[in-house]
This record gives sequence, C-alpha cells and structure tokens, in this order.
Amino acid sequence: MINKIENMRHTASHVLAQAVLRLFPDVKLGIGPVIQDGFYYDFLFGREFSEDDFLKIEEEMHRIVKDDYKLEKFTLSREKALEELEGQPFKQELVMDIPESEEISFYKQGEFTDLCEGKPSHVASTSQIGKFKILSTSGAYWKGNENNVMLQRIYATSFEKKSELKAYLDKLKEAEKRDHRRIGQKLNLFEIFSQDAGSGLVFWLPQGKKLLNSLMEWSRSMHVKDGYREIETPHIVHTNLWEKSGHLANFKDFMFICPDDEGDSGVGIKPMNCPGHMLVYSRKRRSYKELPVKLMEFGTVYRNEKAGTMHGLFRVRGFTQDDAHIFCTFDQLENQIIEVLNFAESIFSKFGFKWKLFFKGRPDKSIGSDAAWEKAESSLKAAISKAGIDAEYIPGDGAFYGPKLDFEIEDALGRHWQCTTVQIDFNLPDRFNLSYVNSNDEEEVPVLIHRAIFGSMERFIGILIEHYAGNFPFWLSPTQAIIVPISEKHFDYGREFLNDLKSAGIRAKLDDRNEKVGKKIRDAELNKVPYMFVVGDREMNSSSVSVRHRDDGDRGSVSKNELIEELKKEGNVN
RNA sequence: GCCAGCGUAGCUCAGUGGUAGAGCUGCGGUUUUGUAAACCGUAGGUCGGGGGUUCGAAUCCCUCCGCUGGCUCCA
Repeated sequence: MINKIENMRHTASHVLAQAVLRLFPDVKLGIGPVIQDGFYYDFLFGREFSEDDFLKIEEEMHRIVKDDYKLEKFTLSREKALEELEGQPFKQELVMDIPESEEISFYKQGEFTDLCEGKPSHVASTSQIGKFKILSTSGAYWKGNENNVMLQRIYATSFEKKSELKAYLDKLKEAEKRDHRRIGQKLNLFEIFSQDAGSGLVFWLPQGKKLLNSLMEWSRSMHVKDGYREIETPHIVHTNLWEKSGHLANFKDFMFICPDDEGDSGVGIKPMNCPGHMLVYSRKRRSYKELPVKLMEFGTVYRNEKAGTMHGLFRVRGFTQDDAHIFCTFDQLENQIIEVLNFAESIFSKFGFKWKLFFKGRPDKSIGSDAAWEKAESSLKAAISKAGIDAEYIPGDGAFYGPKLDFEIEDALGRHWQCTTVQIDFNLPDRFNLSYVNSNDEEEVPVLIHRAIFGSMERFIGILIEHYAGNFPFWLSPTQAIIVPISEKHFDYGREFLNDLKSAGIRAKLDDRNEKVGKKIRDAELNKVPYMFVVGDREMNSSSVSVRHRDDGDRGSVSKNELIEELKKEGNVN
C-alpha cells in the first residue's frame, strides 16, 4: 500500500510538470521526486508562481487526469536521449550524469515525455493519481548547490482518497495552530528580539523561565540519580583551546571569535562543551577505580548559524545543552551505553513520546584504528540488544571520530524530531592526552562518550509546546493553579489559600481583578492553567474550594487540606 | 547567504496616492459578580530604518534591517 501511494505521487509529479508545460511552454524542467508527504517539481521560470497559477495548474492537471493518458516507458541511446530532450538543458545535464552502463529511460503520457528512472514506479494511467493539491512554492538551487541557478519549486501532495487528503491538510492546520512561536507569544513564554538584539537569541520571560526551570530541575535530579556530576565551564576560552580540540579547524565559520588584551590569539565563545570537559577530566591523574567519570553540564553554547536558517526555538544561535561526557574503560563501554539508553528511555517516557533508535556506523573518512571501531561498534550492538531495543543500522553515517546512536522521538502529531545523540569519540581523548592508570600501574587512554538527551533545552521546549499544544502537564505548567474569588468579599479567603498553596510548593496565583467569574475562568483557560479554584460564600463556609480543571471542567468542591495533599502528589515529579 | 512573500498601536489585523482605523490588552470609573468575554469613558502609532519620485507617500521606486515559507528525501 505504501508503494501505491508513492507510485501515485510519482505520476502526479509528471502530471504537474505536464500541466505547467502546457500553460508555460518556455519553462525548463528540473527534477520531480516523491518526498515524505507528497512530491515536488522544480522549474526554471521567468517569474515566481502565484496562487492564481496554482489554480490554473490544478485545473490543467484535472484535465490531464480526465483524459486518462497511459504511461508508456521506452529507452533511448544517449544521443537519441539528448535529442529527445532538446530545449531542456537540466534534463540533458542529468542524461550526461547517467553512467554508461545504465539504460536511459523515459515515460510518456499523452504529449508529455519525461526522463525518468521509474523509481518509484508509476501508476498505469493519469486518472489514477488520486486527490491532489498544490501546497506551496519555494526557491531551490539546481542540484541543491548554492552556486547553481535557483529554480522555482512547486510542492504538492496527493492521496488515494479525498478524506485522506483532507486529514493531511487538517494536520497541517493543527500543526500551524500548535506553532510554538504563536503559543509562546500567547503564553508569554519567550521572546526573540530579532530587530533589537539579534536573531536566534532567546529571551526567556518569567513564565517561560519557570517552565525551563522545572524541566532543568527534573533533568538535574535524574542525572544526579544516574551518577552524573554536574559542572559548569566558562562561556569563552582562549582560541588555543579550540585549536587543540580541532573545533577551530572544522567549525571556524560557526564560531564567534573576539580579540582580547592578552595577545593576538583572542577568545572564542564556546560552540560546544567538550573541550572544557576534557580539561576538567585531565586536571589530575585518574585511577581506573574512579571510572566511569560522568561529567554533566547545562552548557550554553553559541553558534553562528546562517542568517536565513533561524526558526523560533528550533534553530537558534544560542542554546543550552544537557550535555555530558562519560570517560570509561573499553570494558565498561557496553554497560555505559546500556545505562545511557535506559536513561534516555526514562526521560522520554515522562512525556509520552514514542521513539526510535538509529545506529550509525563508520564513515569512509574516519580516524581511529580498525580494532577500536570494531570494538566500539560491537559494544554498541551488544548494548542495544541487551537493552532490548530495536535499532536501525545505517552504515557510513557516523561521525568521523566514532560511531553514534541517534534517537528520533515522535510527537502527538506524529512528527519526528531528533534530540538525543550518543557518540563514541576516539579523537578528543587523544588530542587532550587523556589517560587513567590501570590496575597494573600502566597509563591507558579512556574511551569517551558524548551524549545529550534533550539536545537543546530551547528546541526541546519548542517541541514540548507543540506536543502538548501549550497544555503542559501539571509539573511543568508555569502557573499550576489560579484562585478565582467570586467577589471582593472572598479576596481574603483566596489570599489565605494562596499562601497555603505556595507553602506547599505549588505555583499559584490569585485573580483579584474586578472581573466576573466567567471572565477569570476564560482567561485562565486561555493561559492553559491546569487548575482553577473558585471560592465564594459556599466555599468559605465549608473551608473548601470548588475545583475546575483545564481538561474536564467543574470537578465539584473539595476540602482545602485534602486538595493540597493531592496537588503535592501530582506535582511530585520523582 | 539565495529565491519569494511580508513588516501599520503591547497583541490580532483593516486601510493601494489625498486628515492613520477596529477589536482585544492597558488606564479611569460604574458594577460585587458562581465556572470560557459586564458596561461607560480614555490613552496608545515618525505606518521596520534611511533615501528617492510626487503639490501630496503607510500606499510607488531604491537600499538596509528583520520576519515567514523553502533551498537534493537527486532522472
């Protein structure tokens, strides 16, 4: 079934090209592949495509569907192919890229013929492309190379049934509603003063900072339980250190570097925490008895990302990583990986994320001995199977300095995010001459594991905002409860209860504005506050409060003491 | 960085060459309220910055800044 939809979309991309070519005979065709949720086609066009063009193109596509052209495959020699593609320079370039040994195939439907490998294959005729819709356009470099000419890309999608198309479009709308930038604005969580302070730099507002703190405090307690020791390293260090770590050589364009008074070497703002952690490890002679050494830091790093790539909390220039480095012996590697896997699982299960593990092996260009790679990869494999986790093995996708494990989590809308990465590193211990003394009084080089679970706290909060649509669970909610007095008469009673809640460690507020109950409830709901406690005469007389919950409305009245005990339990994150 | 669209009050937006608008928010007052919006009044903008065209520019042109969607999931 999955193939079928790909076939439909592949043919639909041909139909799109056919329609565009009918309407605008001068366009030059690029490529038109099937992608994750649809397909696209690239065109060289004198101007951009407008919404009006979309309608015309869709209309023309419908005509092509109605005429139900059969798709016919044929092959040509290179010379004949180039002739066939007269006037289509990009297609001709593609023909020249095809190796001698492979056949050059075309698909023809009506008057339209396209160079096409036939992967995925096509449906039999143009009436079978399902229900489609043009979604958007964008600029896209020919062959993705920014030195090449920019083409106009049309994104579209198709589904077998109209209801499926509608469900997909609804999902896009829902995602838009949940956009963390929009919710962040409404809930006063964060601000990015692009114009005044620079893009990609996050200002956490009081409400957002509470959220960040709750997440960090929980994460910190989880790390401490798991044997990590928290450290903090400076935000800027001499460029010498970045030379030593190799970051300057590989990462210079992404680093913020500034001169200092002590000479011409200058200082670099840290784009990564690793070198600092290497120094901390190396400050004294280490015994095998103290391994593994697990150093953890909420390390704030800055990277000079390209101007056009910033996006809310997802892609920023400054962010805080929940970063840790584990220094261990080769014999400990497997167990350490198992611990990290279990740790990540305990973190993600808290949020109800499903997740998938990818195991990325040795790339073509790599450092480290064959023996080390083999040992590392086999340890990872053993760890994965012992932890009872399924992992997809992707050879060649690891870092040049060692194999890695990447987690992909799936949110409430079924979207995928990569947060966690676990990497084994043969490079840095070497560069920093790290060692420990083994039981035979010999120096050995420790194995280094880099790992971050959330990755970037900023980005993870962005994901959480969209995952929960702003309806954070109680323990994360910036404001956990609002007390709603019916009238001024009940303010004192409300204040008293507010103090009780605060003493119990609950983040509560009192709404003592001169407004009606309905208005106060509405505002609390819009602010996604989990609990609203209504207090009036009835409650005052019975030493109780009336409980309303964000998710299910009125829950009736409860005694104050009982309620506080329940809230304490609910807020207890451990 | 590149392509396209966009930038009007704290927020959401209307205004396409002729005196800058609405709702919400804010502030002042009336009301004393029972589970998603009480009422009246009032304040608030060098229309992103700069330059140009014009008798006249939020509106047209140039430029800078920023935002948004994208920029190989390869015939």
